[in-house]
Amino acid sequence: MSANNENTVEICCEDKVHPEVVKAVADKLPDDELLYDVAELFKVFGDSTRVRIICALFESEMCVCDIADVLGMTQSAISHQLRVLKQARLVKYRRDGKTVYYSLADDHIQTIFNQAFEHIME
Amino acid sequence: MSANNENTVEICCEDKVHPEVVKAVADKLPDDELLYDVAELFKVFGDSTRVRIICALFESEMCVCDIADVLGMTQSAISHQLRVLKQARLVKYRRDGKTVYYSLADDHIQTIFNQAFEHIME
DNA sequence: TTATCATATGAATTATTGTTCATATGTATT
DNA sequence: AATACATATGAACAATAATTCATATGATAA
Repeated sequence: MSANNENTVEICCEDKVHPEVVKAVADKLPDDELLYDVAELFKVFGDSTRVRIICALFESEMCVCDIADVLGMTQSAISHQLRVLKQARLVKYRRDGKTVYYSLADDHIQTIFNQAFEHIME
Repeated sequence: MSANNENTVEICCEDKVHPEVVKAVADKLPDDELLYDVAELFKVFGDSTRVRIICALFESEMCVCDIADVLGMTQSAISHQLRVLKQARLVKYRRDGKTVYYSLADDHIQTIFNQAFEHIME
């Protein structure tokens, strides 16, 4: 329907508005793969159930059942979310008889969360 | 269909497995509202387009058009995402004629991202 | 081995969200 | 006023993901 779409690219201006800036930034931008991984990590943090699980684990290692109890959610829901955290290597676990105890995998998590808290409360 | 669901609660065990742990953690856990806000913040970081926008802005303030050019995406897509970042108070902007320049709102963002990079690359 | 408990998981459902397309708004230029 | 350009936005569509339900697995105790 549009009158002319010969060499009309979807992207804004052909004559870039600030070609120097565009070039400089494009050069310095980290690899897409790394940026994708960063987004994936934050995506895991971007759910309130998982945030609450992580914050609970700041206090103590816990079994699935106890986490479900603290959060007032079903065992199934917690187990599904723990799988997500496990796949992201954010939690580790140990088995003791029937019970499985989860804990946080490393300390960056606490640092990242502390910064997030500061950002929100400032 | 289930034989007995009289006082069978959805949540795992009535006799909590570790009542002391449950109580201690429940007491220390921050307010749900705060944890919800944290999740919301991370949700904003949890998209690779927004991550790329933010990382581009680490280098320099940029107009919408240039960001679209650097990321190889449409002006509309970028504009929608900038709105999300704006609503989360993660970016600020200034208008100069027809052009709107965006930049990062504060330094916590860089700190949080640096920690995320470290976590991924360790 | 059978029964029971803690946890894990597949399928289905519902809700959320990123991008596109079309178009509106706002600013400058003629 | 009319045109052109940069940006913003509403609606629609497609994809992703969180929870529930039912059931499977794995471990212990009787």
